[in-house]
This record gives sequence, C-alpha cells and structure tokens, in this order.
Amino acid sequence: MVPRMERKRSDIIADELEGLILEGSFTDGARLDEVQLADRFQVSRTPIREALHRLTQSGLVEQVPRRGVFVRQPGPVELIEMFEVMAELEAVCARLAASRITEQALEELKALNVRCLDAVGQGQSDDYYEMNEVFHRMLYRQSGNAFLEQECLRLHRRLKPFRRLQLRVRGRLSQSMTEHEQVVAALEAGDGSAAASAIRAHVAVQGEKFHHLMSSLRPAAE
Amino acid sequence: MVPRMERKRSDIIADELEGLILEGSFTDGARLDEVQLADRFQVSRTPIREALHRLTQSGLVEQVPRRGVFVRQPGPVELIEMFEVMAELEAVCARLAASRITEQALEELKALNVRCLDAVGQGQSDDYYEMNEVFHRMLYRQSGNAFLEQECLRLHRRLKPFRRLQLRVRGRLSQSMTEHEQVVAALEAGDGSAAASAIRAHVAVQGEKFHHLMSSLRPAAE
DNA sequence: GTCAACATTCCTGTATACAAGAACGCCGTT
DNA sequence: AACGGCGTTCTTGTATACAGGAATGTTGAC
Repeated sequence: MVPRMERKRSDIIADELEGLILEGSFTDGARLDEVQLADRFQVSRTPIREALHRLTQSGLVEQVPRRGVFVRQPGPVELIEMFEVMAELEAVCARLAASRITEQALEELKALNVRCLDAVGQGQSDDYYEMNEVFHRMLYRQSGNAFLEQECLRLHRRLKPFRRLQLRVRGRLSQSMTEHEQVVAALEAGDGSAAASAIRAHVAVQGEKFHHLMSSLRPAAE
Repeated sequence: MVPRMERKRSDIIADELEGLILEGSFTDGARLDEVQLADRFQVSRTPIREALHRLTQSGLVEQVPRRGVFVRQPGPVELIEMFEVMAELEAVCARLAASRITEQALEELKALNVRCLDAVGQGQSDDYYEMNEVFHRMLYRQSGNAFLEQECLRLHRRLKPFRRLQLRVRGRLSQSMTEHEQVVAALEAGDGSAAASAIRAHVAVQGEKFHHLMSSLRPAAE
C-alpha cells in the first residue's frame, strides 16, 4: 500500500528541525532565519519555508506575519496541561482496550512487562525506556481506534523529550513497573475503569512531579 | 496582545479551501491542481502550495510525492472513530470541569440552556445549533486546561459538517436539550463522572447514529 | 490486433528574482 | 540632550523560471 514515499527535501528538513527543537538546540523565542537555515541545509529558501510551515502546524514554532518564525518551547503550565491530556488520552485507550484487547496482545503485553522487569533489575534504564515506549504504543493500538491511536502517538512524540527526564528520578523505574503491571492486570480482568485509573496515574505522575525537575527549564539536551 | 495579524494570502486561501472541502465541494479523491487553483484564486503557485501544505497537516488532503494532493474525506469507519474520540475528549472536559468550573460559568451555562430551550420550542434549529456550539466551547474552556481546549476545538471543527447532519434527525433537538441539562446538573453537583457520562453519551450518539444517515456519503453540502 | 518501449508532455519540487513591509539607525529639530 | 521624522536595509511574502520524474500517447514489432 505504501507506493514509494520518496520523501522530498522539505520533509526531511522539517523532521530534522523538529528533532533539533525537541532536543532543545534552540532556546525559546529564538528566531529561525530562513536564509541562515537555507545556507545551513544547502538548499534554497523554498524548502525551508515549507518545513517551517509544517512546524508551525505542529505547534513547535510560532509564525508572526512579516516578522518570522520563532521557536516556542512550552512553558511549565502548558507542559503540565499537555501531560494531563496525555494521561487522559491514555486512560481512554485503556478503558476502550479493556473490552477490545485480543488475547494475543494481552500476552504480548505480559511478556513485555517481564522483559521490562529484567531491565529494571539490571538497572538498564535505556532498555526500559525503549520497552516502555512499546508498551504505551501497544496500548494505543489496542484501543481499537486508529484515530485515537494517531492522536496519542502525536502527543506522545511531542512530550518525549520531557518524559525522558522523568526516568532519572530515583526509584521511578520500579514504581513505573508496578503501574504497568496494574494496567495489565486490569486489562486482563476486563476492568476498564481500573485500567484507566492505573494508566492515568502512571502518566499523570510524570506531569505532577515534573516541575520538581524544572530547575533547568530547557528540555532534555541529552 | 494581538499585534496586527494581517493574514497573508496563503492563509486566506487555506481557509477558503478548507471551507470548500468541508462543505463537500470536492469529491473524495479529487486531485487539487496547483495551476488550476492558482488561476482560480488569481495568485501564483506559491501561496497555493503553502495552503495545500497546511491542509495536508490538518488531514483534509493527502499529499503523494511527485503526484499531487488529493482530497481525503474520512470514511465511515474513520468518522465513527473521530466521534468516539470527540466524545471521550468532551467527557474529560466535563470531568475536569466538575471540580474546576466557576460559579459564574455555571450560571452562564444554565442561562444558555434556557435560551436553547426557547429555540427548541420555536423549532429554530439554526439558533439551537449556534447555542449548542457555544455550550460545547464553554465546556472546553471550563476544563481549565487550555491545551485540552485547543485540541477539542480542533476536532470539533473537523467534525462540524458531519455533526450538522445529526440535527436533522427527528426529535434529536429535545433529546439533545435533555442531555445538556443533565450535564449542567452533574457539573453543579460537582459529580465529575456523571458529567462525563452525560456528555459522552451526548456526543457518542452522534457517532453511533451517524451511519444511519450515511446513505449519502458526502458531508453536508448545505 | 495487442502489447511494449519510447518520446512527449505535463506537473511537482526547487531555485531565484522581485515586491513590500518592518526594524533600525541617522540626522535634524526643539 | 532627547525625541521625532525619514531613509536605508534586512527579511518576509509572492511571482517566475528551471529541473526532474510521472503519466500518457504514439509507434513499431510480434
């Protein structure tokens, strides 16, 4: 079904810029100069403009007519709001999944959690991070609603750099594990509201505890 | 705070095209020719391209590299999924609003419902439609989460042409009224889950009953 | 008559040229 | 010395020119 998808330069540039912004390579409010970027990427202004336009739609930059585009890092308030929405969206996924999930997917989730547990035991937080991602993506998928899945992936991606900070908190990994297991248990029991509550708490804690980490206001600059 | 916002032509064109597509002026899968549109809007290809790019991000059209952009009307399945997400998002708004809504806003909602009731009594479905919009927008606002509000508005706008069909169902208006009142009552009681359930049902019925109206697959072409 | 290969043509993607508005600085006036 | 008006310059927004790939039509072979 995927015909060929030879991406054009402007898309590639958009992805790259998106990565740079999410990484925090640009300070908040910084102006993204078209000619400067054109020079940097060795292309003309046209693809740059298209890329910036896409980033505007994503909400990563703000475009002021006749003035230029400026990177727009979310402030603490907006971040907390976004985490709240993320928590609620995942809660919806969980509730829907509780009645829609397949046996097979449930088994996969369990297996995934076992592997997560191993990673936690060995203190491999990177591995855990990866598997945590897979866990959440599976949950989105099992909501049985492809549109919801897409929306969740979108927001998840947007919050990614801020989420990673969260794993650095001491003892967070094992706590996170427990929460995952509660979610799976609720799904297995077909208890939608329990699954929703579990995952909501799991995600919300990231938002609520988040500002404790906000001593550096910039996102994870790895 | 609004500096001037002299919109550029490409934005105006994007809005116009968006309206045309949502109205259903283009059949699904139709190709949007750049030069043709440029000629139609009396501009060069550049603003057209920017507008089409924006529509791509909105999901109204699909861009196939080296082939062109094609309007992409959501199919029945996708529409039902979108309505489901809308219902859940509004449910979240309601639940959050139950504990966050101000007295003043509550009064406004009540007043609005009284006016809605009048409109229903007089069979003025257009008036009702307008006030229904305001009701939902107020609910989004009262979630106390600006990001959630934005997301709700976005999806609401996307579903607008399909939602309108719903009002044509006989007896829907008075039923809708009752549901609104249930929501307000739950909000007043501070009962989040009741408010969520009420609004979820209110919106979901649109999605569920939607395919009964799908004899004509095209959106409301007024 | 049908199919395939080639050439033409059209359209998208990119580059460049042009126009207009905004910011900045300079100079003159008070 | 401070403030205001004017002009320069820089940057965005738009138009146009150019390049490459895709689709289509034609022609030739089987």
